[in-house]
Amino acid sequence: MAKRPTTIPDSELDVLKVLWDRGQATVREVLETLREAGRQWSYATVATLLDRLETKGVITSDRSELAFVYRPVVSSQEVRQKRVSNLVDKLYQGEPGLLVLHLLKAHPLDAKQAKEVRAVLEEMTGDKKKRSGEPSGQE
Amino acid sequence: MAKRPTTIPDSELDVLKVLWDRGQATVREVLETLREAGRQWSYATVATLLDRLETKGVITSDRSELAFVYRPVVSSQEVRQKRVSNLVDKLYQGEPGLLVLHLLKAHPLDAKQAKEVRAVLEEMTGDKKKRSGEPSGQE
DNA sequence: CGTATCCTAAGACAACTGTCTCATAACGTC
DNA sequence: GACGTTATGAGACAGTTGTCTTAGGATACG
Repeated sequence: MAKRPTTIPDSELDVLKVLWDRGQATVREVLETLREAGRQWSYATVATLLDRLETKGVITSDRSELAFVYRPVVSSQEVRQKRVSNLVDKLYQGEPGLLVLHLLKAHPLDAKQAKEVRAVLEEMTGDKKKRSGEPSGQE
Repeated sequence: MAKRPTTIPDSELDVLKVLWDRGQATVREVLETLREAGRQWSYATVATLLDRLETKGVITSDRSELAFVYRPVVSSQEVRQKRVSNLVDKLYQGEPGLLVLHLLKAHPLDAKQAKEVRAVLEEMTGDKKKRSGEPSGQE
C-alpha cells in the first residue's frame, strides 16, 4: 500500500515552529519556550514530538553533546506551501483566487498589508511578462 | 480532559463534499459519485465515513426510507472558515494578510479574479465606514 | 564515592483515521 | 414464501496522534 505522504500534525507543528524561530534547540529549550507560550506539556511529550519529527525527516539532531540539539531540515515555507496547497485543493477547487477572496472578505487587512497586496497585484497585472523563474519569495 | 474539537479528516471531507454538491444522498449515491471521481472505496467505507460524520453532528440522516438519506448540517462556508482560521493561526501568526500575500506571490490570479480582489480592496480601504451589517459573503 | 539531576530509550495507552469483513434484516419478484 | 439484492450494524485492525510513565545511563559536585 502506498506510503501516506509525510504529514505534520498540529502538536508537532508547535514544536517545529520553535525550531524555526530559534534555529535550533534542545528538548528542554523547546519545552521552556512552549511553557512561556502557554503549552503545558511534559518533557517527555516534547521529546516524543521531536523524535517523531526526526523520524519523518523534518528535523535532524546533533547528538555530540549530552542533550541532543535539534534543527529543522525543512523550511516553514515548504510546510506552509504544502498546507496551503492542500487546503486549496480540498476546499477551494484548486483555485487559490477563491481563497484569497474568502480571506479578504472575512478579515479586513490593515492599511499596510492592503498596500502590499495592491503592490503585488499591480506587478501581476501590469507587468505581464512571466517571471516564472522567481525564486519563491522571501518574506 | 477537554474534548478535542470536532475535526473533519480528509476522507470524511471527500464524502461531505459530495453532500454539499448534491444537497443530499444515500450511501450508494455518494459511493457512485466518488467512484466517478476516482475514489475506489468499498460501500462499507463510505457508510462508515457517513456514520462518523453524523456522530460528529456534521450531517443528519433521514431514516424513513430503506436507504438512509444523508444531508449536510454545516455549510462548506463554515468548514472552510474553520480550516482557514486554523491555518492562519498555526502558520501565519494569526495574520490573514500574510497568507494572502503568500498566495498571490505563489499563484498569479487570472484577470477576472484579480479584478475582483481589487474591488474588494477598494471597498476595504476607500470606503472606511464599517459596513459590518454586510450579510457574510455569498459566492 | 554517593546521590541528586538531567538526558534519552522504550513503550504504554486511549482516541482518531483509513478501510474493510461479516452478519443479518428488509425488499422485490416470481 | 424462497431467493437474490441491497441496506444497515457491529466491529476488526493497523497506523497516527496526543500525552505520559518508567527505567536506566551520564553528569555534577560535595
